[in-house]
Amino acid sequence: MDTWTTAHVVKLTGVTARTLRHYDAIGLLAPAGAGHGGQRRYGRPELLRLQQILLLKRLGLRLDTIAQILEGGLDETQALRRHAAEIAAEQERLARLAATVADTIRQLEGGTPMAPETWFTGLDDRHREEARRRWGQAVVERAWAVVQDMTPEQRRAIPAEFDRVNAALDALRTAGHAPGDAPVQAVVADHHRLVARHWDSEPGREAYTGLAALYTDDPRFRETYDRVGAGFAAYLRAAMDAYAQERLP
Amino acid sequence: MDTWTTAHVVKLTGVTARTLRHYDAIGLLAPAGAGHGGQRRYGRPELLRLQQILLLKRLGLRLDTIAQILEGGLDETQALRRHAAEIAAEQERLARLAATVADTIRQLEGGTPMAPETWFTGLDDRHREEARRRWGQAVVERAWAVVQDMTPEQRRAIPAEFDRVNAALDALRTAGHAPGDAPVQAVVADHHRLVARHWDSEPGREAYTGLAALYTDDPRFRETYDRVGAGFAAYLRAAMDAYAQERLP
DNA sequence: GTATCGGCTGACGCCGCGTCAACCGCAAGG
DNA sequence: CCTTGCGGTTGACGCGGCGTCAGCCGATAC
Repeated sequence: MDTWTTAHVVKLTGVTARTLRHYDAIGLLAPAGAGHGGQRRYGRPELLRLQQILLLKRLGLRLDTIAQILEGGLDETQALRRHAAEIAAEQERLARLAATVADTIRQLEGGTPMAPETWFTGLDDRHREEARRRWGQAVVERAWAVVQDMTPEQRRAIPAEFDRVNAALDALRTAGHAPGDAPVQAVVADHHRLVARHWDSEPGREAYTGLAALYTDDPRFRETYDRVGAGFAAYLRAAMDAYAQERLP
Repeated sequence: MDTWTTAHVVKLTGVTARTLRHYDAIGLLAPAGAGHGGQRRYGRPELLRLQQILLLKRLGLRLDTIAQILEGGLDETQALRRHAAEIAAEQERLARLAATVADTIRQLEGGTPMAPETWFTGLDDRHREEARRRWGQAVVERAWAVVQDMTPEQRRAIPAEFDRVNAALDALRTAGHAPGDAPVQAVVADHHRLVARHWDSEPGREAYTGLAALYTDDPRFRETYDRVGAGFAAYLRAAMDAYAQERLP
């Protein structure tokens, strides 16, 4: 015989019987014919087609794309080139993601405070869409461009800038200044500008108070900011609230 | 009020209403209560929880993992570290995949012949399982190790080795030798050893004849092998068939 | 006869929602 | 008063590539 049953094909190629039936169901690989009792029988052309299917599948192509290629409706080289581009894009995405995850781990372990601008650091295309609705279109577009243009040195400088502002505020606090006092508010203005620069837009009153709330209510933020000094998170929040109410639209 | 409707939360956070309902349905984030007409109402704790959810989601964590973390049943740092490891593994996989795809494109463009040992080159963990059933356990394990240990120089040398064998066989063919002649069979023995080395196991009769069939029946293989000389693919196949019948178990 | 093997055909499940469809409550405008 | 429209609700299907049942059939071995 030059036909084979499902079990034989399974041993020859390593695919499961379920997969063969699936390929039949979606029209990717039909058996040559049916034997007794509706049993599938595969001939040599089917085996060869299966080999090519498996080859392309190992390269990560989707089954419908493979079908198009095998039907001749799609140029194989062209499809592979496009696929390679997709892989490259995915690699970039993963690289950024890995960096962001690593950053987060460092911050959790008690490194530098988790400043809100890191929310932008790992933004990829998909989340740009999300963030765009969240903070507004222009904000994200420009923040994205800003982060893209930053050198690693500049990125590493971010926590330091916040550290300076935080230290100044804490100094005023220990000196007895209330959150609403003019010198404090002046430093908060710096803070606001700093956030604005990294968000690359002016946080409005709502956004800024929301951020302030996060500082005290989110345990992660509160912990890192309270490390500046006991009660600093609450102080910072009060100062930001006051600033938002008086200065922001 | 310190509660917000769905629409408000949508504007604040950028998630869709559908997503909020989904999170409710899977028990990840329930609204604080229901207002008039069953409308969802979210309070400040829910918003904060949502912020944390979105933060972790941006890092690529699965929703059930996020739920476990927020319930306190899973250590966040630990989960992130494991996640980072998964990302790294996926990056490796993609890197190998990209290399394999690039190889395939080169071969399609008429580069060096597509030798069967390249079937192993891009093997990752998932496909090792597939290949293990296909060619047997030990075969794959050792082939894998072999490819891992190869330097890029060695890898680039693979096509050259096959080229030498092919050239020798073609020389015998143009000299008038039949595929079953002893000198031809001697060179085929080299070919078999070469394949065996790259598969890191002796191809049996069935496997070797299957490979031979591929050389003539798969247009891609036939084309590249016929480039050695017109009709060479058929000649090589006949010689391999004869070898398999006489020498292989 | 019956137990077993090998095959078959549905159908559900995975994951994270997008996208209908069908319905309800409330306010503004005719 | 009715209509229209907005903003919300609850299902349910779909996506990709099968794994994994459940339930049935035909041929073979004991």
